[in-house]
Amino acid sequence: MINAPRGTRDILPRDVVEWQMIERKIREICDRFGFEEIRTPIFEHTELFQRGIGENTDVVEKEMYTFEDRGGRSLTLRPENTASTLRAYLQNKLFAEKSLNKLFYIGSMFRYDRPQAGRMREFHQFGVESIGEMNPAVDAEVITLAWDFLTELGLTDLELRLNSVGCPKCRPQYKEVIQKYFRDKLPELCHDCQSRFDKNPMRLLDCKIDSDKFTDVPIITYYLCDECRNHFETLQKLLEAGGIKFKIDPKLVRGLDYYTKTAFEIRYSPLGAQSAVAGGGRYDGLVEELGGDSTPAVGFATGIERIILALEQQDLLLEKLPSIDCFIIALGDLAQIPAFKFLTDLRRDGKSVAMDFAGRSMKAQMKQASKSGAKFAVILGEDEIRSNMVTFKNLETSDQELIPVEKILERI
RNA sequence: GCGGCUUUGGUGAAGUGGUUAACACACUGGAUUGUGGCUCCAGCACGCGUGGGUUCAAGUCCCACAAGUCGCCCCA
Repeated sequence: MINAPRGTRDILPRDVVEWQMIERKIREICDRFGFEEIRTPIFEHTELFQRGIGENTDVVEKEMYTFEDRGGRSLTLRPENTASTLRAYLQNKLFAEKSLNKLFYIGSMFRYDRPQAGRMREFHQFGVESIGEMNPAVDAEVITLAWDFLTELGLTDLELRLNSVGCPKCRPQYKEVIQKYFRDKLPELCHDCQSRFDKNPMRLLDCKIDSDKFTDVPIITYYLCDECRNHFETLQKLLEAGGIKFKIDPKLVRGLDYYTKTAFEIRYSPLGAQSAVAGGGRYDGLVEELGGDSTPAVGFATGIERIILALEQQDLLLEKLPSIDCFIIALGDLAQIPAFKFLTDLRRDGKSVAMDFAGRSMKAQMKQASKSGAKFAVILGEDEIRSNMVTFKNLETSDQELIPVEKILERI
């Protein structure tokens, strides 16, 4: 027996309705918001992610599925889709067609992590990238899309957390402030925090172990440059105008290097450790980092598995409804071929028709017809064949009558 | 990558180291041979995550591995 690799999962017919429902909602809301779908390769040159996500992030350092292909290239299964989307944007010169490109994607991502509910090695994200505009209205549009998407699926008890992580102009000063604050407290910090102190001091803020010990940590909001501060304040006004409630969280620091200014996260806390259902922000330096002209951009991604967990918890998932118009019951060997002909003809006429191929008893086939949800049964046995008629039965009322074969279609 | 817990059929599960692994649901077949429900009857784990070990005897004890799950980490 070979099982699916650890951290992967089959999406079975009984579950697939949920996925289809979510995908339908994604396409519908993206259409309303003016976002267009883009599909990028599942794997890319490893370098794309190293440069895009950041060399010393956890994702790049220890979570990537990297392999060498037969031509000696180092390739990586995409751990997220922002870098790929921007790569495609640059490679295909989408910037030449319009100044603002609004793109969305749905697909598998891969990270080598220890699996848990809501954290798979192959997982699915829906995400959005809005490339080419620095106006905070674009941030607000993207956040609103994320929020409306989740709430229109029916989810409640969501929490939007918002922060600004500054930009290359103001962040260095803030980092110094942080380092100054923590320098003499270094011995009290956890191992991770000590190693992050030099590399990425802002990450000290959202450390779960240490964050409660220090309540007077200097807050980035006070150290933002004028541009970042204005951007942040305008964004808040825009979200308020759109009726979206948020909570400012100065400790929200995202783990991917590319974020600037806006950072946000939507949480559904009953999911425990995997409560982040959506996350994103602005990354004004990333296009340039990937070799393009300096271009501002904002985006987010949501984890579809986590959304499904949340929907399950709130009992919002649909039952799979059978949609069978008619069930054909063939009795005896003689009936098999004409029955198959009816089956095929009716299907070609656009009807959803089923029949049993196991040669079972009438009783068994009736049971099957009943369970299938079909409204009508067409019974074809030796008597019917002799008279070139079929027994047409309404499974809801149990009425049945003998009708000529050519009348079947008009009765269904 | 670290720590805790869990692992019996399609499903939910019972099972003080000792005869043929309970029960329920689901599924399949049947109840005078062409009709759905109910009821009744029958069938349905050669094996208890995998591999070792202890023992006269292991689903029950020990070890290792695997998978799942919770927390950490990370993130969506």
